[in-house]
Parts: sequence; structure tokens; C-alpha cells
Amino acid sequence: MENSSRNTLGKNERLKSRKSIEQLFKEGISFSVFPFRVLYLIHKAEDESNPSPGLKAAFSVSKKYFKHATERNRVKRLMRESWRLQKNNLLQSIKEMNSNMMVFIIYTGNEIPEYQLVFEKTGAVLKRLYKNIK
RNA sequence: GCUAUCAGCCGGGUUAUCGCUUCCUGUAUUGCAGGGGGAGGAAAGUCCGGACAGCACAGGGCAACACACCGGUUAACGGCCGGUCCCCACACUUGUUGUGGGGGAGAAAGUGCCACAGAAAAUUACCACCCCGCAGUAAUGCAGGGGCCAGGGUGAAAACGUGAGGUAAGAGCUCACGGUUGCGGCAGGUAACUGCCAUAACGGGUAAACCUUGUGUGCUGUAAUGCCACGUAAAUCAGUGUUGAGGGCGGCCCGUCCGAUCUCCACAGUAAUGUGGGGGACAUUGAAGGGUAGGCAGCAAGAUUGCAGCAGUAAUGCUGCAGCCAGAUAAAUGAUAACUCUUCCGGGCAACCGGGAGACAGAAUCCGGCUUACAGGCUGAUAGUUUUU
RNA sequence: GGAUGAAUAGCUCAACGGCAGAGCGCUGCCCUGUUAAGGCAGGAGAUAAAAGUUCGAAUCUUUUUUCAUCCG
Repeated sequence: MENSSRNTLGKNERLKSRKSIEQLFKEGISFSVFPFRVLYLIHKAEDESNPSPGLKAAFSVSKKYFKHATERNRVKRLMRESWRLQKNNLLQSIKEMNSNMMVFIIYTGNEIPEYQLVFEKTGAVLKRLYKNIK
């Protein structure tokens, strides 16, 4: 499909609902790949309120380690960019399973990372998610 | 040209690929295509002042808070501009100098405080000094009477300063010069204030201690507020009251305004009615909870931005022309690469080559300020210095 | 985003504008076969930071930093 060949990250692919996030923190499964901590939750599409299969992600940085808004924005933008470029394989397999997945990634490092590092580590996270859902 | 200070301004650029957000148009049904817009001088701190919204609003007084030389400016301000006085720093040409910084009602309305040291910390005493008196030949001494202050190792601060006269000894006690303050007159200035003359006085500091005087201020904030959807509970408990309980005038008081108004039983009474008790309802206050965690408006054309002209020393104002310039909400404005700009390091006579760095920082209702952070660069003024003409 | 409050010894708190203190903890010694308890002695603060007012600031004023609380 020509749709999957484009690397997008629009509003529908971001996790925005406060309710969903609370549910994710309550019931989600977590693991960590340094410098990230990842929470995720997966549903069958039919039995839940969200009928369409899809993948929603959110990114967060602690205020404790980055006091300035500029630095937090920088890290979150790097994380989003890496996710955008690499998430398509995972999306494809979730669509095949007709499921609905939410992912929440928290940056736990205490200094501003290089783009190269974020890119590689996000790849590792995706690989692990892919393995876990199989 | 260089250095320093001050003021104002800028805060890298272009292209490609892949994305994000919003608006418009088309197709079409929440996709796709095309086009337009998309962080700052501080967006920050939330320190001031407004706009706007909700609640409250006859009026008066008190309290609380803020401000405080004078004039101007503004929607408003604790801001800004100009002037004035005092203090401090720097510079030199060493003075009616220049530049920069800080401060400004009242300490002569009253109260408080001023540790240690010191006789004394604010109008008072003590030591010492002098005279008289008494004792003594005298030196000298004193439970006496006066002078009442020049001297008293301190201290941040000591009762106008210096000199002379005067006196028993001394003192602004008197005089000369000087200082400060008050009142009055004249001159200049819108005024603060300045200069001169005359006269009286000399009273330490602290108001970022209480306070006094003058001026101003209703409170809460866009998570305000209004509407829609979903959902819950017209629920529960406690206090008070039902003709004067309570509430409003957002701290308090006066004053004033609003204000629920049912029924049953017992007793008294011929009755109207009154007293007591119970119940309900209502009013009001408080406690402890329940639901929602979505959407729309508020919310992007305004004390607006740019340029030009005019008025004004300036802040600022007026007029004309042109422009429309972010609107997210787990929160967009990004990533990568190349070239270029500035700058640093190394190599090289040089052209150039290689490597590194580019600050502080991210809108959340919007404006005017202040404060704080900031690589580097530009412009102007002043001062110094060097060279040339 | 908006509105409040706080910062003193390792911890919990005191302290009129005039010498920075208490309790617990810590260190050493005594006691004990050893530990705890007990007794004796001791050290440790530039009062969160920087300016200002004052003769003198933990305290008063301003700015900054950090931490905490509240909201529909």
C-alpha cells in the first residue's frame, strides 16, 4: 500500500486522551531500554471502544532532569522523529492482528542525547515491542 | 585606528529530502492535492500597571495595602522623559568642570530604639573646675551654700566650627569669618529650587521602627465566565430561625436595604389571639461527599505593525499611506544533508587546506513597563591615546 | 497558565535589629566478656545566594535560586 510507505505521525497516531493514559499506567506492561522506559497496552480491536486498528504513541521527559522547556522540547522532538521513521513494521503487524496498541515512552537520561543514539535506541524499543506482541 | 563607558539596534542565511500544525480552495468524506501563515528580545520571573470577565455596588467612618522633590507623558503605572537638590565613584584641562550611579514628604507633631564601650546616647545627673562659707599660720581639707559647664583614654555618632575678647572659673556670653535651619522681603523660574538682603535660632541618628500628612485602591482571575453533551443526588448530617432569625453593602462599624411567613396537639381566653411542644416545608450557615476529566465560544483587527511628515529639548502625540502578522491543548513551529556567513585552533610567505564553535532561551487571553539570562556583531555620543595631514 | 507559602547543624525545630541555640543523631573515652542502655567530653553553621537600609542584619527592603501547596 502506498499509505504505509509514507512515514507520518499525525494527530491520530499520537496518544492524547487523559483517560487512555490513566488506563495505560494502571494496566500497562512496562520494560526499559536505556535511556528509555516504555509502557504499552494492547487490545483486540472489536471488543473495545476504539474500533479501528492502530498504534498510538506518546513521549515524555522528566522535568526533574531538564528544567528548561527548550531542552524538554528538544528531546521529545528527537524521540518523535525516530519513532516516525521506524514504526511502520510494527504498525503493519498490528493491523494484521486487527489490534489496538498504546505506547508511552519516557526518557530517563539526564543529559541531552545525540540524534544518532535516540534513533538506534528507538529501533531497539520497536524490535522488543515487535517480539513481545508475537 | 585602538581602548573604556553609556545609549540604541540585530540575534545568521539559502537550497534539497522527509515530517508537524492551522486557514483557504478543489476533489471527496475526514483522506488526498495545491496555495498562504507558523516563537522571542527577552516568549522567562510573575515584580507592577491596565484591557476583558464574573461576583458585589445608596452613603459615611475606621482599618489594611501601595506610592511620595517638581513639571510633563500615558488607558494606567511603582514605568518613561526633562528639570532640581544631596551623596558617591571615575576622569582630567583641578572647577560655577564633565560623565555615570544612588537617593529625595515629615526626625522642628508625638512614641520607641541606639548593644559593647563611655561620666553621659539626648536636654539630665557624676567627676573635675571656680567663688563664697567653715577649719588651718600655710599647703590643704569639707555631710555646707552657689556658678552649671570649656576638660573627662570611649564610640558609628558627643551637644555649630576656627580665632579673639570676656570672666572668680567658664560657656554663642560677646565679636569676626564660616556652616546649617526657620520666618520675612526682593529678583529669576509654571514649580521643585536658586541668588541677594535682613532677622531669629543651633534642635544627634533611625520613618526599608511605630507613626503623621497627602494621594490612590471593591474582590477574584481566561483553569475567569457563558453554552452544549455525558453523568449524578431536587440526596446526607449538624447548627440557627420562621416577625425579626438571617443575609447584602467581599476586612470591621454606623447607617441602610432585602427578607422565608405551613400544619397538628395541649393550656389560657366568649372570641380575635397568646404561650409551650411535635412534625413538615422554607431560608441560611457549616461539614463531609457524588458526577464529569469531552466539545464550542472566550481566542487572535489591536491603547496594532511598518514607512513618511508635522508638533515637542525629550518621553510622547497627531495626520497620511500601506499591511493583516502563531493559535497548540500529553500541547505544532521539527529532523537530516550540502553550501555559505561570523569566529577560534593547527599548517602555509600567500591563495588556501583540515578540524571545532555559533549564545540566552520555546507562545498558552492580550497589551504597556520593570527585573533577570545572553556567543557574537553593527551604529551613535563622550573621554583618553597614537599616527598622519 | 494562574494564585500562594517556605528555606537556620546530618534530621526536627528555637532565637526584641546587638555573642547563632535546644533535642535527636555523629565522634572519642568510661562502663560491659560483647552489644544496647547509661555517664563524661568534643567537633560541626559563611542562617539558600547577591545587592541595599542601618553604627550593626538570620531578622527590614529588593532581586535571584530551590522546594512545596492550591485551582475547572
